Amino acid sequence: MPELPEVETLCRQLRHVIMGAEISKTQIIDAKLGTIREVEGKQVGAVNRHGKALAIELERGLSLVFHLRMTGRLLWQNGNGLLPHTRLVISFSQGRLFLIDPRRFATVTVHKQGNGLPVGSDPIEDCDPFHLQAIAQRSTLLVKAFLIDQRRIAGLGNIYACEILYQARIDPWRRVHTLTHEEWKGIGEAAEKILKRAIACRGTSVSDWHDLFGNKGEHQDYLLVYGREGAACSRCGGIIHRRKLNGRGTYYCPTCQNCEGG
DNA sequence: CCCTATGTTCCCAA
DNA sequence: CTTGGGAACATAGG
Repeated sequence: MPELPEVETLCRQLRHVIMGAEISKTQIIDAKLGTIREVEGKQVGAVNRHGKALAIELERGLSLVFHLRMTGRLLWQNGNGLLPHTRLVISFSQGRLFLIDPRRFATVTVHKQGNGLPVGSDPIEDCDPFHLQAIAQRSTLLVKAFLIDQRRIAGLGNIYACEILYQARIDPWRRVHTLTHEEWKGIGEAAEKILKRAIACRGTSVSDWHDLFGNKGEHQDYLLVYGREGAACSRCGGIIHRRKLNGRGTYYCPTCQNCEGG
């Protein structure tokens, strides 16, 4: 279930494996994905990510855009045989790219111009506190809901939003327009630090995330709040809490993050 | 049976 | 127009 660092991991690994290669064949296993036309015989010119979307860019402006949603995975295979829950196979001369997705929420689309990647500022490219504060100015959203809103900032999901707010010592229930410039600076710095470390660790494997080659990431060893309800806060020794915010499980330290009412 | 789940989109109400 | 809630999508695991 990939967020920005996981998709970035796939993006970098895919570049090494398929840059310049030609798609020899595509096989849709799950018809729910729809059809993929005109990509066979095309060469891969670039692999890019924006937010949680991944684009394999081909000749003549064509691109294949993947969104893995909750349980989608991309896996590179040299051998034969289908793995369970395989939805799509893209073959190259040197191997095959599998889209595997038990829950079948993942999507693949073909774009004829542009790379079809979504909008929203990228938290890796743009952690500038002035920018963050500017786009938050007229919003009444709770800060955590704001951080995971893909139209505003593309790429953060529940795990990294919890970690970033903990690191920046911000109450997830704060309204975004009340945050000071210092607080946005803290959020920007925390985001950059956490996302870069997570990418270096090839993502967070708390349940089923595996990289392009089937290996687990290592960033789960660095989580300070996510999934740690009832455990001791590494900073103050207090208890990590979990409460729902807009329907999403939210982990936080009431003491370090100055939450009202604990 | 119950509940949970790292995501997105749609409908509806305030 | 913005926001939040709920459902839907479909499956696995505790």
